[in-house]
Amino acid sequence: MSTNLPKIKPMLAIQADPFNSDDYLYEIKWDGYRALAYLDEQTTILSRNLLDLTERFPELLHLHNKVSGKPVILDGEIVVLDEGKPSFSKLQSRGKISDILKVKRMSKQIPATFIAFDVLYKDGESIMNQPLELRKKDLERIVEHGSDIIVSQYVYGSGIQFSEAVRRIGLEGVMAKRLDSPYISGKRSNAWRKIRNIRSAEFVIAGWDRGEGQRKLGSLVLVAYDQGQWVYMGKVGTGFTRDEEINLLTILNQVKTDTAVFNPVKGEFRAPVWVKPVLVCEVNYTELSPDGRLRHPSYKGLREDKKPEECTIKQVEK
DNA sequence: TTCCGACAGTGGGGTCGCAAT
DNA sequence: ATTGCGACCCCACTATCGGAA
Repeated sequence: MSTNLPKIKPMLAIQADPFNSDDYLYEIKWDGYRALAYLDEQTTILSRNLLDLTERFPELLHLHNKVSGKPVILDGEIVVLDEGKPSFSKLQSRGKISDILKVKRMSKQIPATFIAFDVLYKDGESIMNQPLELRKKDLERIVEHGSDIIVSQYVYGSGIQFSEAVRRIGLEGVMAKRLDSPYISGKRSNAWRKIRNIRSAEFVIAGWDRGEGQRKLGSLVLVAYDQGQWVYMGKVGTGFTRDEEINLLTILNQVKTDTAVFNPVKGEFRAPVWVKPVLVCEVNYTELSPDGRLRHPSYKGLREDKKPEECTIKQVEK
């Protein structure tokens, strides 16, 4: 970086259910890379772990021309907007510089946008101790909106209604932030709360995979029914306690079989054990990846009231 | 006392780059 | 040329522990 601005670890949030409070503002939880933008004579963008992301996003190299009161540090999210909605997978497929030079690939890429939601330094001085509400006002004042940078908008008080509206649009969730809170670098507190939009569905267990360390059961292999076939939907390896892990293993042992009910892709599993497609479990997830796998899956329990044939791919949202 | 936050450890879906095969 | 692996990104979650509330 050109100046001696300090590297700041971003403030973090705890999870929460939707709530209404006049002490909080609510804004969209953008699905992208968390990033701090250091803007002076040039633009430097650092990731959550203080790694330099600047080279990966050449279209964001001129953010420093869009702000006043430099040197400035902005907190925000790098997103790729695909038909107005952030697309994490399209952001991920953004290559390194060497790939971007290959014009063919570049032409298919959608430019990234920096969505600013906080300002930590202004005129070269920290304003992190000022209340969020004032920092938001500063942010709106110093940033000139453009195709490469926009300021995240927010509403006061009505978090439940806002979450519901955001859920209907199909966005990831909502952030609730206390109006009087200072910016506490690297810390997680209830001054910032993330309210995620969670999906849930039932899947059939088609097998399990070995774990590491203390874990005998690494993950459950999940399938769904589609037109007479079982379709692989991904694995789930969290959400069960150690006791439940033991319990699951004893049940799985009773339905062991030699062949998988689907065509396993080579290299996808460590040491899979296949089972008959008779066990149904409920799994939370955030969305499906482009390959149709569950993103952020977590196990919620066996569903003995559901039949395997009821676990169709149609009941799996998005 | 209860609860919160930090940490470590395990698991998921991805991409990229490099070294071994 | 293919494969495997680690380092990153996004995470969810369990289990512990010490200190704050």
